[in-house]
Amino acid sequence: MMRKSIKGRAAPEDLPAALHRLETLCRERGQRLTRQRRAVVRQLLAADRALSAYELLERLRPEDGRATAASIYRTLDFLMELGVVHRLESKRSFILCRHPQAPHRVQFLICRSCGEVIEAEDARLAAATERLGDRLGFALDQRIVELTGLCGRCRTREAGPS
Amino acid sequence: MMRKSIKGRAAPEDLPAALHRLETLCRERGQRLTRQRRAVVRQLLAADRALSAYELLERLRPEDGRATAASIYRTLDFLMELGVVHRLESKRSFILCRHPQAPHRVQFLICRSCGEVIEAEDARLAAATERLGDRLGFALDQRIVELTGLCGRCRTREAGPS
DNA sequence: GGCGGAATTGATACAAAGTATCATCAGGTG
DNA sequence: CACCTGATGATACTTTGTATCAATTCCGCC
Repeated sequence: MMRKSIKGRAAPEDLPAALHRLETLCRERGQRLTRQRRAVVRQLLAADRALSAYELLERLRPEDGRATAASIYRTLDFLMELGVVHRLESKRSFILCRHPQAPHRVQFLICRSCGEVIEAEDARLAAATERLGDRLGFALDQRIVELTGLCGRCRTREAGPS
Repeated sequence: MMRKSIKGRAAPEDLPAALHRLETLCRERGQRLTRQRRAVVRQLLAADRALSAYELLERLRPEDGRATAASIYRTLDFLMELGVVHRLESKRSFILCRHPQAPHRVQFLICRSCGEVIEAEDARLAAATERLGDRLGFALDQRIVELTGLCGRCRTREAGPS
């Protein structure tokens, strides 16, 4: 039992769960659930890493030879609006949200060696960003926190060669 | 006396100070101080806002008709390495560093209405990012914090029209 | 002040990322 | 199952960023 999630952090949703969430959100907001929206979620889940819009496009080609960059970007915009997809600004790429449950203030940790992306939800860090916004009189509507470095595994691997 | 810096936040350096800093840093590191490097610093200071690489290129044209995108990007990379220029990932643009004194963990607040960019240096927020990195086993080498919203002035302006 | 040579820039071409426009198609309501 | 609005397709284009190699320039040294 429980073969996934070896890593100790949030287990990825499986495909039915992800699609069901998408469907629910679309209904709630009276938005259409289209073939392409489902396909993008499916591919991002299958990739299990951040993909650029054009990488995503390539992966959609086998099942939908007529997809174009323009529509991929529209679909990604839509999914980001729903909160189902996040954009990694520093990598110009997109990743499936790992905290499906609620609205959230997330932070990303990105390993520059293996490319792993961890989506964190650190309350203290989130609170600190809000305070800073307040202090400087800003009404924030977007908080980008992307921390890049070496993940634990890559760190030991890079240190370790004899 | 003291006519600049009406805004109550860090006064921008003047041009001689900025160029002098650039010169010092180049000497210290045995790097060349070139015409283009000076010109980029001068234009970013004059703009007093974030510029895209191509905006910068246009502004360099009058004084250097042969500058190209490639060399602008190389120069910007160099200046970022020195810590003299920062890149705003979420705006794909570049801005002069406002905290010349030392190595730093900065955060940006960006007004989506007027485009103003404030470079903050909030110790608590910085500490929270470090803790998060530690907690997840990351050796961080880059911290991107970009908070977007409405600045105080734009907020009152947008609220206020009769 | 001029020389030498590595570092920087110039020129060119190209790749990658993202957007605008308008015609066509399809999701979901009745 | 027809309708019609919102989504996608097709196409062309803009913006952003990089690779390569030749020409130039900075700067330590004499």
